[in-house]
Amino acid sequence: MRASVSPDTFPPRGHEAKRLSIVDAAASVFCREGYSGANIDLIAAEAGVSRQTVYNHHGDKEKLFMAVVRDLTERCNIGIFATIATFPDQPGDLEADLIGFAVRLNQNCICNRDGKFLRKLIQTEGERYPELFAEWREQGPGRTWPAIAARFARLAYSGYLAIDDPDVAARQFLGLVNAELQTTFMLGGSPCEDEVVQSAKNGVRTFLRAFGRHPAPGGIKKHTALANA
Amino acid sequence: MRASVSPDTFPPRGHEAKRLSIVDAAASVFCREGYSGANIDLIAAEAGVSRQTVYNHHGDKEKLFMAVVRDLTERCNIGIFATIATFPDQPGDLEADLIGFAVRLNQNCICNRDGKFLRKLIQTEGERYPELFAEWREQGPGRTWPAIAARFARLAYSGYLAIDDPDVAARQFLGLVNAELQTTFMLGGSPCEDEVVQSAKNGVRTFLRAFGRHPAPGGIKKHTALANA
DNA sequence: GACGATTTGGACAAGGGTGTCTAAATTTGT
DNA sequence: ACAAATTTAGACACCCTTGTCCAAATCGTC
Repeated sequence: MRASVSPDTFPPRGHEAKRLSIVDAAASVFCREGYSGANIDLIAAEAGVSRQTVYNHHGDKEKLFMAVVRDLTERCNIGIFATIATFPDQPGDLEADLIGFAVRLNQNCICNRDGKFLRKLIQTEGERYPELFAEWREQGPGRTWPAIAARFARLAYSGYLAIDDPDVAARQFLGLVNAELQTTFMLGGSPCEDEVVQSAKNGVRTFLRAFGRHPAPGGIKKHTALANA
Repeated sequence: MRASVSPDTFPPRGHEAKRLSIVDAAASVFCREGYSGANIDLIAAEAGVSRQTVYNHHGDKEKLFMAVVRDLTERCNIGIFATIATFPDQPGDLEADLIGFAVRLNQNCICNRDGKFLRKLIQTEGERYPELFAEWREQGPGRTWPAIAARFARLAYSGYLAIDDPDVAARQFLGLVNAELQTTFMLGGSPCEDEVVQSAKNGVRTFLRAFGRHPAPGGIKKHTALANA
């Protein structure tokens, strides 16, 4: 009973499904083979469509590539913001909560299929499409970093952390919890869950050694920060 | 008076010079265009030789690529070990010395021409040549990380730092001092000196907040660590 | 200056990729 | 079931790239 047409697109359903499967296959092939090495026939085969259909939908190898990057950026942003929403603003166990946040960010945004592909595409073809990747920089890091920094600022304002500059702290947090995954990232691989958890644990411990408030053994005394608003 | 022949190579001099200029040009083109997009004619032109000379020296596009990666790995390793030798084992001002070390490592090894090229090649083609990049992993990170960790261990043993695991600390140190350069690295760019210095300063400050020994205002009391040996 | 080795530039075959076109088959909405 | 739109498979022209071959020019050494 899903017969109702979508709001503004004439070709209703199977059309969009094919478009998606083409973009997915293209992402995979562009990452594996590089832009020049990617072969439209192979993309079509991997998407389960004919070559002509690829051209019907995207017109051009370059336009297809653009569509891939835009799709991946958008999908990754959605995942990142969903994960940022789980940031521990009123933590029970700050250390455990920060570790959980770091692990979720890695597993759901950085190491998943979309994140891996987007990262590789940026590394590989970033220099060849300055405008496209300037757009990515604005839409991606330009929006997500401040959002994460704002959460750390709130945590500091509530008395859980001693932070000078929330932007610096946010970048250092990510640098720390990913410190042990760099080599794997370099080679385009995905670290296993154990590695992600271990790196997050070590990173958060160091982060809290630097910025933690060392509460009294009994527990953290809540500040009355919201009384000002 | 440099007329004496080299020990075991028959073609004496101009030969090797051409070999080098080919590898250099190839590194540049492979990075800019990717393996598939790299064009032997372009490499030859950029190296100032004819295409046939490229084939005479390296036989094959793939062999040429291998030679490029091996050359870059070797050159980068030399630079990294030279820089590790400047690690502050008996620091005067620990913070300033660590900042200087981080800046040197970035400027001379990671952000210079060879480092940038090697990084990009690994990111771009790492998955396609598993054995070659396994070799890189052993010869590169496999040798340099322990060397850096050993220096931190020594610093800890001498009482300058409070470190649990030197390997973790070494990775976190690099993660911290590069925390603000990640986006630039992603896009294959080289950060300017100011950015490198700023990131190093912020990173080292956090590192010392986590691991520093907070010496008395007058100065650090030296341990008698060597008496045990 | 002469000799051998290297380099050069140009031509060449073989292969592969992009993008277009067409007519037939299939899917979709009514 | 019908009509319109979409998809398909195949053929095609065009261009680019790799790697080889060869004769002429150049280089380095004696």
